[in-house]
Amino acid sequence: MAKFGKVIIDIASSLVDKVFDYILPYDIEVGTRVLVPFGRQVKEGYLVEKTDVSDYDADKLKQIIKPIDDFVVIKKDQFELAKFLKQKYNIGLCDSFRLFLPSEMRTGKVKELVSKVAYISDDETAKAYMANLRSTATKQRAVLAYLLEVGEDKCSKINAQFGAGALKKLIDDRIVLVREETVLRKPLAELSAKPNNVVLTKDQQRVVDTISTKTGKYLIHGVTGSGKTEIYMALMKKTLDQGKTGIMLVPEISLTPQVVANFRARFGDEVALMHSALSAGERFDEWRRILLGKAKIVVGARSAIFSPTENLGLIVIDEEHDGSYTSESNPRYHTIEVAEKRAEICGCSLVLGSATPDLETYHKAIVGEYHLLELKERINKKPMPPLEIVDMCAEVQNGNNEIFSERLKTELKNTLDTGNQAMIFINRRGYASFLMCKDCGYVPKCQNCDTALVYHKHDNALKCHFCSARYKVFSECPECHSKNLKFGSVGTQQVVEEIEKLFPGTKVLRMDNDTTSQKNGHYKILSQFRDGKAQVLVGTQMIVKGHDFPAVTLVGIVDADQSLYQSSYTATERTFQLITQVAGRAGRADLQGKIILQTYVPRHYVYRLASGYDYLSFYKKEANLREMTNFPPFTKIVRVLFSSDDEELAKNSTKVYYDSVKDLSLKHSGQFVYLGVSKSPVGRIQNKYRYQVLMRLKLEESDDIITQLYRLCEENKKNNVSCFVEINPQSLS
DNA sequence: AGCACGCCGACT
DNA sequence: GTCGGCGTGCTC
Repeated sequence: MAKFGKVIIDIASSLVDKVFDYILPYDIEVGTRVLVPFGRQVKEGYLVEKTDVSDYDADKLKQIIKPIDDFVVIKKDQFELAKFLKQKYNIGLCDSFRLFLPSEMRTGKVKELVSKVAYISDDETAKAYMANLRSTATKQRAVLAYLLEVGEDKCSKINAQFGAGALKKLIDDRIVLVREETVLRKPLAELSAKPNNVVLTKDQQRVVDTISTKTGKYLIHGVTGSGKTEIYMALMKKTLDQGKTGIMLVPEISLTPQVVANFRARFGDEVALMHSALSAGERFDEWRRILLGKAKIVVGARSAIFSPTENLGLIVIDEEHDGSYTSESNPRYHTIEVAEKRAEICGCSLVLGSATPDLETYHKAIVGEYHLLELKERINKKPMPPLEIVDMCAEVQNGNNEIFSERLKTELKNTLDTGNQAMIFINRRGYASFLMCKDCGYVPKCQNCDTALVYHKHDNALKCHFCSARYKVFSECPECHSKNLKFGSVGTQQVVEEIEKLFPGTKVLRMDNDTTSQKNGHYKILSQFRDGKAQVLVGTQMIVKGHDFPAVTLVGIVDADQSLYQSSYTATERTFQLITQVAGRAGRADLQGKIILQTYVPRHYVYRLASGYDYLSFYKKEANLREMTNFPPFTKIVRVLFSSDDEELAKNSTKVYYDSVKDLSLKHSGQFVYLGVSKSPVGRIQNKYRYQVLMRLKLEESDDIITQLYRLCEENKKNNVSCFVEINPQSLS
């Protein structure tokens, strides 16, 4: 037996991000969480290695107190991945390890759910006991009779049925015994589609065959409705048949319950669900099922890439272009990057799928890093629904200042008259984006952040979407006291009202961040709509994800330009993706669908190409543009943000950092395409002042330079200033 | 991360 | 004279 154990202490600080040697009291498996004395305290840690020698002073060595769990939490391949995460995202090993555990394990609050089951000790004694019962003891008699009949049942159920007293007496008298059973909670149990043994089309079969012939990285580019889910399931089936496990990532489970339902139907209890909306207990139990090998397929959101699967055989990422695959909070990992590494470590295939692949991914496919597989036809052989572009400038010229164009109004009326359903997509939540004084141009701002407030009609308040602060609505301008206030651009609430005004009696559902905050909120709204409880669904981004609504024949995009105006290099790409995804919602079944897109720039190439569903041309045009202007995927953008409640401190730290990066750029001549320093576009959030250094790097030495940029951050570390590095940021706020 | 040690201001 | 501020440094 090895003498010493190397332990990573579970403290998130770079100062203690190293191994500490301990004496092993007895053999403990590598990868187990352990309790260790640390300084004058007791801390949790991870046993990462066992050795027979230690470089540390023998007389200063302490002993591991005990293992925390009776199972390994960090398996070998996960440890490899953790080391990769550490160097790629500049985080500590313990930060990486934390990604692999359900958070409730560290807080120690969640335990396995035990359910008490009552059963009869001995039928004969029970019968005798029953016979001797007083005639008034009807409840006890009923319980006994019931148990004699069914054998056993959950105590909670018996208590609910017969009242709590009877069972307790029987248990006290040892006539009925109780046994504890651990039950693993099963989330979304109600989601079960009928198992349908679909025969794959030739196209689908071709893709499945190609992927299963050779381990590698694949990109399936398939138009919406080309049946990608069936392909994933077929591939997973093959993986299971080989005795291996699989991870299936979807953008957000709550938005794609159908994928889950399909997997559940096909694979039953072998599927585990992993996403943030699970309750702590549910998540822990699912995690345990994966760890124990009881669940072999994990369906989940981005963090499911860290699942403790044994013998991983396949990773699938559906809708790979989706923004939710990049983590917005620390550690800011890119799920696809992580998946690529995990697939490499496990020697398994990685399959990405999308109707509108991320430009970066498609580029990788073009240069041969991924095998590209195309699905050009929809399952039902139907062409994509016609997409009509409405010029809103012309509408305004014709005197229509309303939200809906005449065209959209007419189509909406037709749809409602024929009893079909419509979806109206709008890219903003709240009633209207902001309140503005028509006379002096005053716009209310958040006191803690440099952002305009958003008006929410429902609770009649102005809200900051950056820090969630609420403010009272005013009826006169605080600056010039004018009562001439107006709302800025349109939000979901206003669209709903407009429809109700235009078509009285129409039932309209709204789906956005405000209406989906409770548990399963998405699911509730979507199923109401699906069940025909409303004719129109108005919503933001979240209505566009892979959902089948057979009765939807009209999709209206109210203000398509919204996403175009975001100051990000991906704005055009996002717009194209959005339109294509939204359009895919119309006419999925037998009914012919139609899309009306309203814009003020009808001649923009993104609309021309999106209306023809011409991804390839869009890719070529956009990729060309990015190459000419030195943007990703031909360069890497790095943004280093400093924030502090002391503005001068933030400003100075940024300046110091900028100067050292400047030195670095001289050493790597020609590698910096751009280097600049400025106040962040949103200069203050939650009273922290924000300054940033922005740069664009050529690809050749970018990995090396980024490592050095991280190093410079560590070196310049100061109190009261926080600093974080972001690669290819999606937004610069 | 915590918890100690250590060196300077306003109090019984 | 001492109690306590939080700056710096270490934890196998």
